[in-house]
Amino acid sequence: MAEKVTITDVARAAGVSRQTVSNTLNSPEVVREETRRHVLEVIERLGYRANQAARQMRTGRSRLIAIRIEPDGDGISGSVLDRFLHGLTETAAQEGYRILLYTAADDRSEIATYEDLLGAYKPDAFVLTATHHDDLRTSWLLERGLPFVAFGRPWSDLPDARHPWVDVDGAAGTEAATRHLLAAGHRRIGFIGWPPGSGVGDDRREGWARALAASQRGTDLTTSQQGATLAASQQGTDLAAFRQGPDAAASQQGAALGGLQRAVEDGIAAGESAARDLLAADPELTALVCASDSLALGALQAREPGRPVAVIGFDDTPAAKAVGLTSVNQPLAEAAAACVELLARALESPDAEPPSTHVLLPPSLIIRQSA
Amino acid sequence: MAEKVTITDVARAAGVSRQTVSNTLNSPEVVREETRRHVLEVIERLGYRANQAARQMRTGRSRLIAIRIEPDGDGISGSVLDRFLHGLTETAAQEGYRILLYTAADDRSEIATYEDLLGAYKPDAFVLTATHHDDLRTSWLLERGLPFVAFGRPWSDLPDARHPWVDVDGAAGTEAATRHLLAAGHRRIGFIGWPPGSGVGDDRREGWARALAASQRGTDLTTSQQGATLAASQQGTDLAAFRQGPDAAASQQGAALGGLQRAVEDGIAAGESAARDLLAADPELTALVCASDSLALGALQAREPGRPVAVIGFDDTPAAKAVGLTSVNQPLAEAAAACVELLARALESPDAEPPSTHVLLPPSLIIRQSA
DNA sequence: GTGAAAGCGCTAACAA
DNA sequence: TTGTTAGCGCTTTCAC
Repeated sequence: MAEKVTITDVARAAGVSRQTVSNTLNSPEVVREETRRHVLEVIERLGYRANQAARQMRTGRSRLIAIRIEPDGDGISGSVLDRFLHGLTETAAQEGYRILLYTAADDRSEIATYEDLLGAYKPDAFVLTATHHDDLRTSWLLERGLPFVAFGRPWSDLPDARHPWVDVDGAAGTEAATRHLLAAGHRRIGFIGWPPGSGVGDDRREGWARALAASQRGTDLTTSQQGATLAASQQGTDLAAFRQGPDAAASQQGAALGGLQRAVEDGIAAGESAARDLLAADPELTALVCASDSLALGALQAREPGRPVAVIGFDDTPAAKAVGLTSVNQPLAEAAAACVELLARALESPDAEPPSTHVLLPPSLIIRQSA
Repeated sequence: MAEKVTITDVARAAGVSRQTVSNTLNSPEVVREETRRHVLEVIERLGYRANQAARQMRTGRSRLIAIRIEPDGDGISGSVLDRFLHGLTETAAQEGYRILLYTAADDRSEIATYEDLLGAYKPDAFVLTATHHDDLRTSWLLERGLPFVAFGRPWSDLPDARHPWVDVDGAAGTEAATRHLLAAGHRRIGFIGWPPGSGVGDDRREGWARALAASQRGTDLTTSQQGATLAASQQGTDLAAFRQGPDAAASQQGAALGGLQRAVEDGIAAGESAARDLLAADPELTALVCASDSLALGALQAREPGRPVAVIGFDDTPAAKAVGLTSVNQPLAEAAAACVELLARALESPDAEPPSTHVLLPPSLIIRQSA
């Protein structure tokens, strides 16, 4: 049986009223310094903790943040969400929030879970992962004015896709990877990615295309790493502006490089055959940038004796570390912290809400033997 | 703003009193069939969900299960907890429980977190992972009579280490791995594990030693897989009995095989040098069983051209899949389900509690190219 | 089988 | 600055 110390016990022990105890906790500035210290001391001594359920009934705030935990396809990149989750739990705790988990098979069942959760546990906010085009979840939450932040940009320009988000600049990552290869002397660098239409995949392809286009324009190659490290965190970036600019031109150039790329579903086997295909089609190809470590792992296996091929993956998963694969690392702990910060700010002051707040974090290239 | 439908709304809409609605939900047998159906229909139509905070205030039950999420050392086996967590979330939801996350650096700070959580959110139970010798957490929880289940056996015979647990039979896993190698014709099979003292590591070493001892006694090798598949789930096994029996003798035999094994800290680099060491020391060694995929990944890299060495890892992590490493797979979803079941049973009837309930699950060998 | 009353622990208003 | 009052939504007695 857990000892239960109520606010009444503290009040009695401290010789004050229950309100004074409550005020000491919730509005310290309204209590006399001396009284405050005394009450705090008694609270400490008695090991008192405000009952969250009672507090919630009164305030309507649960101090709970809900997030989905997914079964991660082939498991290779599963650790990404795992690391993000750990960071989220840690940062949230510092802000006085706890993380509540749930599972869902698709957008529709996830929305049903929202309804469930909102009716019962009433989490103060949600964190969305794996955002995609025409995400039903964001519009549902937006319609109801429920606080949430997405880890991942809204891959759509629709007005109802405007919401707070935190993301990692994937294009900057593949651009840095490509520049690194260019700096190492590689001239024909291929790309293995996913079929067009997935925001994340298109973004990563763009970084590769951009670096190649820049190299053709004769850009200084010694600044190889800058693509990643210079992409400083930005707040309030307008989404529309974000999606055009010089990238569009780079993308066009990239299309001209069609012969150098393949688009396949994610997976080791797919990566292997795509790499084999690419290597056979272009005898001068000496390096490959991949949209994921799974694909890169496959590409590694496609290499043949006598023909060295540099390979770079994405996500810096444990598997990459295990086989010495150079990979683009996402700052997951920072991303999680940014999510919590955005939420905490929105929850503390629901009034002055800037409708869209974004944080774009730069990834970093982890160089290992493979490139 | 989340629409809030209270029990009063349902009562009014259904033309009954609030109690009848509450009874329909909590004691259906006490309500007339017809009334019950009508009320249920109104609940459905209005989308009513009992407010968990209010319910908790009355009943003292939060329907929350807390578990720690760890940062996972080198990340290779991080996916193990990840998969377990997913299963836990899913099964718990089916039983009407939600998973609450927290982090902690060590036993002591984890206990501090228990106090925090118990004071505020009052989770109904805890799930412990990574149990070890002299686990402070189990005794702390046991002393206070708090419901919990450990994923991992209590690696101690102390009376205060008696509590419900769910675990995977690691010894059966390494035994099956070793038998598989024996069946494939290998005669000198080494083992790379962790320093003695870690329950999990010792257990895995024992399975290897046991299989080797059995082969020396001339046991039929055609039943290779049975070690794992026959170790059916058992309930109520006494821990003391569990830790002796034929294993003790096998362990003795294993000790005689000292030259065939190495004990190092977990990690790829450590696995590689241990394997190199072992292979140099025994020119006839043709196969290696490892206590983890990290070690096995290292062993794989230690192989030299011209000397094929079969390697088997443990945990069937994504990295193993990526490089084609044969590995022992833990039935994580089943383990999670067993944890939830044990807890649910204990929570439904706190009266008739069997003080120690155990579930030992058999792992399975996933055969790939490496062996 | 159904309805009325009480109270879980807390905090927002108001009164002193 | 401190104390008093009321009530969040629910379930558990206890009458009816």
